[in-house]
This record gives sequence, structure tokens and C-alpha cells, in this order.
Amino acid sequence: MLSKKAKYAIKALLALAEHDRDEPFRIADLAREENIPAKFLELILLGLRNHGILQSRKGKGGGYLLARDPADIYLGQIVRMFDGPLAPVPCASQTAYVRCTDCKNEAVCGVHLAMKEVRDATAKILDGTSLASLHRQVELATIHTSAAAAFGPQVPIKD
Amino acid sequence: MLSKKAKYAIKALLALAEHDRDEPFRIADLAREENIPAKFLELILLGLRNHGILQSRKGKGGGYLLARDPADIYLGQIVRMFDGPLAPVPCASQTAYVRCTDCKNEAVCGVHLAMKEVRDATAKILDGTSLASLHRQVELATIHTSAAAAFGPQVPIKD
DNA sequence: ATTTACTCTATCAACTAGATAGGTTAAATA
DNA sequence: TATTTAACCTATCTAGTTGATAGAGTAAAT
Repeated sequence: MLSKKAKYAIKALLALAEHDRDEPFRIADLAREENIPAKFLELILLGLRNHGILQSRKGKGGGYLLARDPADIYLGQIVRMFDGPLAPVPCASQTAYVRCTDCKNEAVCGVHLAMKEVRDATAKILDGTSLASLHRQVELATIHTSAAAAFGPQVPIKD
Repeated sequence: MLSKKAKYAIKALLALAEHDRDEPFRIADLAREENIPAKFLELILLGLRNHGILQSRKGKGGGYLLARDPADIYLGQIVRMFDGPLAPVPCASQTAYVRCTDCKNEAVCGVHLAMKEVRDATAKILDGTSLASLHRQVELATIHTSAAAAFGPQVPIKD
């Protein structure tokens, strides 16, 4: 399960990526816009800042900005930061490998084999998706959705 | 994260799949062989039985058996049974969809889009891997491992 | 000096995971 | 029939985590 922290982080970062690159975004505004408890979001953004993903400005006119280009911020990094390794089991993790104490021989462990596949597939997606590319996907989906809306639910008009 | 329950379940089921199909396997033996706390395994096997994945026999000569062909038992079912839906977020689940209350339009939500990809990739793997196929993978890995062992670590012999 | 808005630490209730304890029931066998 | 064996079932516990809130501190702008 993705934690709320990671989920909110992605939503907030995506909003920042869509927003004017050098205009600070206030916590309160971000919270309202994305339906996130403000105090909770505060913690999350602070974490992102301390990991060098966000920049901040204090005082009037302050707020948060992306510290890097949206094309260089990957979901994999965000998820790992809040939820730890992507692998379902520590012995299948590439970034935070830990041996199973109960396992005689990992090379021939069924759980290991299957979960390594899952971790590789997940990593391929999340380490391959940047805020920029996700933003493009959202735009694409928006066009499709609004096109569908324009041609409307096909209900005959009664006059 | 895969829970210990799901992990132990897979290990136990795989051991049963490798074992004589109509010879009951006792909890205690299974626990010893797979390094699983016996009382905890008891609970897990009971759950599997109540879901129709295992059969049991009481009393002397009793124990657990697979209720179906190993080729018809998929990891997806096991994992869902103990850990719930495969999707990282409920709105991306196919088998247990729940709408996000905080999300205006799911069709254009970045989190939804990315997590649906992850859930689909995960489901493809876990719903495509049966105990039988996993067993084959383990055998294959065993051959590779023992071959590597046979040709040994390539350390020159000093005489 | 005051306002604004981020910074930081502490705290909390609710929940869950992993595990253990201990009695109950049913099947086999002596 | 009594005994042994081994699954069945319910209760309980502790430790840790998650999602969230409170409130005082600090830096920048006006």
C-alpha cells in the first residue's frame, strides 16, 4: 500500500510541476487545492525540502518551489523516501537489500524469485516516470475525458 | 510490503506442491522445514483451508494437503487473501475498487494513472504465476546454482 | 515592529502485524 | 473404550506504524 504521505507528496509535487516554475506556492493553498490536511502537508513538504526535492522561501510572498526540473524528479525517489524500498520483501530490494534469516538459499527461494519480478516491474514504472512525464499523461487523459464529455452521455434529447 | 503471513503461506504451499500429492504434511514438520513459528503457521494454514486452497485430515496420519492442482493455485489469490488488493491505492484496484474521497476526477489524477500501471504489472505477474510454474522456476534456478557450484568458485588451486 | 509563512518537536489515538497460549474436537489405534 | 495424535478455534498481547494535530520558534518582507 502507498502511504498517504507518499500519495499527498506526489499530488503536491504534480501541482507544483503544473504551476509557474518560479512563483512560490503556499502550503495552505496547496492543501486546499489538493484536499490535504494542511498541517499534515506541512510535514510532507518539509521532508521533501530536506531531501533536496523542494526549495522554500519564508515570510510574505514565500512558499515552496521545485528544486529541480520536473523531468528530473522521479516517482521512485518520492515513494522510496516515504514508504521505503519498492520491493515487497527486503531480500528482493536493489536499493535496500536485507537477507532473509529464515531462508536457506535465496537463489532457489520461490518467494524471492516471484517478488524480485514484482519489484523489477514496479521499479521500471516508478523510476521511469518523472513529474514531467506524469504531467503529460494527465494532460492526455484530460483531453480524452473532455472529448468524451463534449460528445456527451448519449442520451436522446426530449423536446 | 508482503506480510509474513503471505510469505509463509507461499513457502508452505510451495513445499506442499513439491511433496507427495496425497500424503498429508503435518504443521509441525512444515514449520520446522520452512523455519516458520509453528503456532503462527497453524493460523495461516487454517485460513488457506477455509478458503478452499488446502484440505486437512485430523488425528494420526493427518495433516494438510493441497485441495487443487498446483497449476491452478495462483500467487495472486494467496497474496490477496492475506494482504488485500494488489493495487497500491484502492482507486486503482480491479478486485476491490474504492473511490478516493479527496479526488475530484480520478480519470485525470496522476497518482491514479501511475498506480494503475503498477497494479496491472503486479497482477500480471502474480496472477500469472501458479505454484506449479513457480516450482519449475525454482528447479531451474537449482540447476543453475548447483552447476555454478560444480564448476566452483574460480579460484586457482595452490599446490 | 508587525505580519506572514515556513520550521521543528512533541504528542496522540487508532490500528495492525506478528506472535503466543490454551483449550476443543475429531480421527486413528491399541 | 481409552488414549494418542493432530487439526481447530478463540482470545490475548506487545510493539510498532499511520495519519493527524498542537504549539512554539524562526526568518523574511513591509
